[in-house]
Amino acid sequence: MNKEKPPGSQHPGATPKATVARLSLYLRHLEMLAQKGQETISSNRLGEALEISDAQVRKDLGHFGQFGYPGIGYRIGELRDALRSVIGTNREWSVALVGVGNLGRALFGYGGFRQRGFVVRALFDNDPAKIGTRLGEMTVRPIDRLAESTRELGLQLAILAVPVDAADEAARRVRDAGICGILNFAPVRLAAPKGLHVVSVDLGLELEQLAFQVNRRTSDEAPERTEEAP
Amino acid sequence: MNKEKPPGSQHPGATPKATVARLSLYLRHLEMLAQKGQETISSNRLGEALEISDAQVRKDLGHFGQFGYPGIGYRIGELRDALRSVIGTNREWSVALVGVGNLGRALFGYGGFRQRGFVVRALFDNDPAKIGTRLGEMTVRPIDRLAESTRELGLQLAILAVPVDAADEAARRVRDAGICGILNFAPVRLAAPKGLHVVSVDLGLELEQLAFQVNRRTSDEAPERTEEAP
DNA sequence: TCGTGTGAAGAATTTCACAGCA
DNA sequence: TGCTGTGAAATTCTTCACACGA
Repeated sequence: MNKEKPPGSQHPGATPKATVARLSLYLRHLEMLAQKGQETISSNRLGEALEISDAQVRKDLGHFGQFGYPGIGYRIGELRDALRSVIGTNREWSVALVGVGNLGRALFGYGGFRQRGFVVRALFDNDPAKIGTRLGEMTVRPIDRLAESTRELGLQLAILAVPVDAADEAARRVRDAGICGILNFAPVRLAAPKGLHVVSVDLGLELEQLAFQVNRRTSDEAPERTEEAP
Repeated sequence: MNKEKPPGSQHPGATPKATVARLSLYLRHLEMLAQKGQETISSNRLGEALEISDAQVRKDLGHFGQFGYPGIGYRIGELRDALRSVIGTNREWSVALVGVGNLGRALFGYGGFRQRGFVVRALFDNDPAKIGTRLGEMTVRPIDRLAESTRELGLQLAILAVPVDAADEAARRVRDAGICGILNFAPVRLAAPKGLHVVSVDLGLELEQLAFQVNRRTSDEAPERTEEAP
């Protein structure tokens, strides 16, 4: 009763999930190299910097075209532009920030979004005490205005920084407003309505993953016997 | 020249990386159920809530013992305690927050850490303008005091919220201070010194992943042909 | 009957290894 | 010679399917 897809390989030609997850890593490193003025890089050295094998790098990039020059490697500017275009950061994205509590305000001030082409164009909250307050150049709007503002401003994505209990309701409103992508910071798996793409970031969960790694020297180097003491 | 491990299966008995990544998801949901007072849950329904197959749930949990009761399912409190113990959140962790800029301050105020047993016990920065300022009950310390404070307070993990250019240097100091786990918010792959466990969170990167998903209805439903023009 | 634990089968992903181009 | 693109092999991860316990 838990079945999703008819068992069978995904349609051939589709990009593996694992590849997609690495795409942004490649792009991030290429942007850095481009800024330093470097012109070309081989799959081997690109992989080295990211702890990915050279073959993996070539295969990943191969899904989107042939960017490499035998004997040379990849031209950095060219590959960067190609990846931007594949990922979608060759244009600007208009983002709604929903929830202006502690975390929301920090995300608003975080430079890393704008730098990659994500521009927060409106702030929303449902707390009357926050509605109408200013944050930088912007005024916090009531969440009931979400749909209206989405049309006005052409909002395309939403950053959800609301308390966990409010998350599902907020996600529904976002979807109803016509936005089809959510970056969710609430520590729940959203009951994502159809047609809504969701990427979740649970900060506490990441810290847990770290704690786990530190607890046991799992996975890492050192095939030293890791028998726990009896 | 890029070889890491002698090809060969990992030592048997090791926990698959993929399983580890799901452990915190299980725990998160169990904590929620426990709070609601529910007593037991089957692998099927636990999986349903997290979009994981029932067999996967059973296999994942099976790596750490036999927690299930045939015909019943899992006792929530019991399984929760077991997972806490496996992950390490059955005890408190003392955390250093390095970098009290915009993001750092928000992370300090974020409740999701403490709730899972991670207590920020000291704040550090290298900006003279910030050193000595107060944040809540705490005073920002110069980063040169990191080692000293680590001994005094028994710091075990560090949250790194410094600018990208400062990240590697800061990571080195954290390692030298005797801390062996970093939650890194700078958008670089840290040149992690040996013995240092790193989990990275790149917020811009997550938003990119979302943009990519929205751009193409990749992976999701709709096996519509996505052939690019030749 | 419901639901776990688990070997075996099946998919997905990664690595190998090598032809071929500059 | 240096390095890409890519089938084939190896490995890792997921699902199937069923014996068995409550």
